[in-house]
Amino acid sequence: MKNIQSIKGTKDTLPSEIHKWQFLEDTFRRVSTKYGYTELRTPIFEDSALFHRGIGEGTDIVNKEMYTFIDKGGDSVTLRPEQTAALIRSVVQNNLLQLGTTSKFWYFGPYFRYERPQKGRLRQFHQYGAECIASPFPESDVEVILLANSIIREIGIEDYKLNINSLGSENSRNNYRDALKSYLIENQDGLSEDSKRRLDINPLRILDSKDEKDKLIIANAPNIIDYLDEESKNHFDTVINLLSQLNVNFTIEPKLVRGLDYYNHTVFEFQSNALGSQDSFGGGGRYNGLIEQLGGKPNPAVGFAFGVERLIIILDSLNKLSELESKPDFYISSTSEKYLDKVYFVSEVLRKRNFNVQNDLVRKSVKGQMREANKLGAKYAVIIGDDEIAKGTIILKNMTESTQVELAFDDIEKHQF
RNA sequence: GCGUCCAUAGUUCAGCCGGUAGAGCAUCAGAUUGUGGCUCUGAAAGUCACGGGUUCGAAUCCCGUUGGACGCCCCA
Repeated sequence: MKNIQSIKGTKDTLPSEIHKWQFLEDTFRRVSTKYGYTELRTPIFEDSALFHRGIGEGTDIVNKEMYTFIDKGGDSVTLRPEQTAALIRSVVQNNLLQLGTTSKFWYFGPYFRYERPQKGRLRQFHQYGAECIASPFPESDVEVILLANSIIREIGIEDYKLNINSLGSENSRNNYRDALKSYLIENQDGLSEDSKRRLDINPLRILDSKDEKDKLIIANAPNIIDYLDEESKNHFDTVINLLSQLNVNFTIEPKLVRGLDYYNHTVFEFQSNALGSQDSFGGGGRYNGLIEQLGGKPNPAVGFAFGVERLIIILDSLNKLSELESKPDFYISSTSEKYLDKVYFVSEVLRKRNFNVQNDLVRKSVKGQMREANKLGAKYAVIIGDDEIAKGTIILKNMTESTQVELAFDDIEKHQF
């Protein structure tokens, strides 16, 4: 008989790991708030058409990675593979955009992509991200990058790289794609099989290829920066000038393209060498056309997302987050189950005074209870036995100093520990 | 979707050329009977991932399935 186990590519977050998640989630909320972003949560699943329209038919996410089901009503629904499209859907549907100002949101949650698991890649994974909607100006690109950077620093990651590039307006992006494509077609004999296939589907992606043969050809490929039109160039220049003035470290990486169809103008990516093959732990960019594409009024926007599992891999490699053990303040023990009422009375009194209190639930001997108190790291053990009951007292044992005193039962409510 | 390696007690692993399982740590219990940490003694714990095959006999060989690790594709 087959044992039931968790679905391939999914993971339990165990008590020994949970402190990392709680720390990250706290940081996400705190730092996002400092930048004036508010949290928005959308359902885990959506109309499949949302992602087809929003992410793009040419992407692998839509083509082979979506968890899509037909529900009992015959509708096609999909577990969200990313947040941006769904967030925009919500913003449009709920009329959250105010005329003449930006709307800024952050999110955190699980996402789903049907892929072969490997380092830093799961079928259910988590992202934190932020979206700044309704400013076409480069300073909003910068703000979003500052927010991302600030989160990275606050969680304690210092060794990483920020790569940045511009795809330009739709127009200049198309011009560049044509130029690149004809260059690659001229040289296609030297390209890898994968890249030959990519020529038609998404030639920009060839720039990212890890294949050595491809790299040789790519080295002499046309540079996207040369194809930016005037406005795109100004936008990009302002972004990088501002970042420089603010002492943000970055590298202009003309070969950086992002996989999602909706990006234009600024794109960026955060890299760490703690990650193995999937070395990017976050990425984002501007998507000026998406909102209109999803049925809203035309509105520019820029955003980014982090892969939270990847952040945790980096933090683990730094050994930064040791477990914050929640040790009990008290362990209340007794010599007999006759005194259970006293044990729980004392426990509840102490809990009302805001102490963490634990008890023996398997009726161990006093020695066993003391062992457990020690193992749990309790500061104090309380012992209630025949003698104490007779005298109306308890024994208060200080576990770190190995000293003990006798306390009147009534003192528990007011004794200064 | 493709490739390589892997799957034995709670855990980390040993078990080489086939003869029905072992260690460290962890757990639990004792060490002149109401008290922890050290030490000592003992105990419990595995249908050797699942299914099939070869064999007198398989954890050990073969096939399949499931899952894991890493890589390709792609992405966070």
